[in-house]
Amino acid sequence: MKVLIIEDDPLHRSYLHEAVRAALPECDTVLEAENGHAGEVQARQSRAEHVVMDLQMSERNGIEAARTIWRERPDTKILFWSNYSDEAYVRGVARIVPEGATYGYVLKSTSDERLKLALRGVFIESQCVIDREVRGVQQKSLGTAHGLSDAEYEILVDVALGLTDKAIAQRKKLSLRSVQNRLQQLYEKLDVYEEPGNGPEGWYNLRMRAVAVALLRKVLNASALERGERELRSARGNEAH
Amino acid sequence: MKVLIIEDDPLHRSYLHEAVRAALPECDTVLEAENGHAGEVQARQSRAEHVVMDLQMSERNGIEAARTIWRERPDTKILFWSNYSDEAYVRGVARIVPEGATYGYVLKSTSDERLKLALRGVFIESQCVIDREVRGVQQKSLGTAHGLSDAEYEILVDVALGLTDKAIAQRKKLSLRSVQNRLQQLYEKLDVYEEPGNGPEGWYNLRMRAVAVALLRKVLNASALERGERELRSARGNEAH
DNA sequence: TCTTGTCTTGCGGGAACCCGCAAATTTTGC
DNA sequence: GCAAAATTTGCGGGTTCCCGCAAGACAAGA
Repeated sequence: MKVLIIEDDPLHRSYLHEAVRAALPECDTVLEAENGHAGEVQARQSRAEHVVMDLQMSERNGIEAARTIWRERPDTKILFWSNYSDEAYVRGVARIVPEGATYGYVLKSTSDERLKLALRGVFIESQCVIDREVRGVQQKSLGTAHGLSDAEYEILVDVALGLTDKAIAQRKKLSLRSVQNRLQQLYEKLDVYEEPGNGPEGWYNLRMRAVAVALLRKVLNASALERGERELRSARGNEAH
Repeated sequence: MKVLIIEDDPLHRSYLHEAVRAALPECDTVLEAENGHAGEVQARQSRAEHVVMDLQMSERNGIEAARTIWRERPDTKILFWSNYSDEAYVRGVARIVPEGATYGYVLKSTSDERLKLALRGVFIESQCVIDREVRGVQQKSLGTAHGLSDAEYEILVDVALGLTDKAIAQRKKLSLRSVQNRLQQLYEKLDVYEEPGNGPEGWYNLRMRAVAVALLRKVLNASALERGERELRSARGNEAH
């Protein structure tokens, strides 16, 4: 049995190495990669079917890497080990996990014990192991309360990238008014409308404010933006305008 | 000699502890705190004059903590040890270091050797030790090329928080048109104007796009936004409107 | 003092945004 | 298959944003 570790912080990498050694005596080789890109290459070459990886990495982030790994071998078992339970990350992971794949999501702040349990659970027992805190975010992000639908989330990203309503309409093949409708839903859900009587009426630019709130609440984060920007650029290229 | 370590990742904390022990034999006590808030309390109680801290922490981030520590004892020597050299962090630190204080800024990716040198340099020799990469960002952020002036940066934050032009004008005690002028400078510097002939003219909402670009280039980041939001709220409170 | 440069302010207009209203269309549930 | 519910679309308007133009305000320097 082979395990591939993808993590850019050397300290955390060696800690993971230890944990894998301790939790999985049946594992004979442990491979390491120090960023998402190297990780993809390693996974391809070594045919490792067990991967534990960080989400936030400089060269290429974990979500990207996981996606290509899963695209090539959808039965790979991946344990995500992240510092954050930002909604944007959780949503990002949920978005790419293929049908029936087994994976896990634990926070770096969990105990050694829980990490080892997760390693065995995901790699040996083929269970999906997801930390409580993360699960909480997941619920919230799907629940109706102030969770955004996929459609709303996508529009949020487009807006955050700085596209105009017209541009979004074109991209999403919708009418201008539909885009604006979705925007209004977004404003509603993100609770952007100011309570009356708190200063002059026009304090906020709703469009900007919605993005600010999303960033503050971690519904959106920098890496989600980067992903969006990349998609935008490639889409723009394909248009052959 | 006492040294206080403020860092929320336990692995990094113990690594720092080791490094301090090894680099500073003259140090007799090493204290630890696991977030910015606890760090401030520890600093006050222990009267430690030597602090090494992380910048990105959950409970209270390093910049906040450093500011209150320096406010109470401006001669404290602080070594910042961070994962990132985001312009927003570098600018944030530069913004709070008091006149004549000695401090350092090294990245977590530097070698053990350099970290130890920095520890001795800052704590023993009272030098300012700043990593090359960070220095690069510092230059850039001050240089005219695409560095923002303080005025522009502040407006950028206000816009990113979602304030309208009018609200900003009021806040900054400027006329509406002046605010818009500064915005135009911002658009210019962030290079938001699209090259003609690349799709329809009106692809971008300049206001949003400027913020998106700033985020992508790390001129702005989530923690800068949070800081801005907090200031905004307190200012709003004081207005007694 | 007069010039030169930078910064601020006012005016005006075109474009984009925000949104209520209502008809057309699609989706959902039985 | 049909009615209810949810989405999409068009129209119209009020508001804000973006910015060219030009007139004051202020500082530095010949």
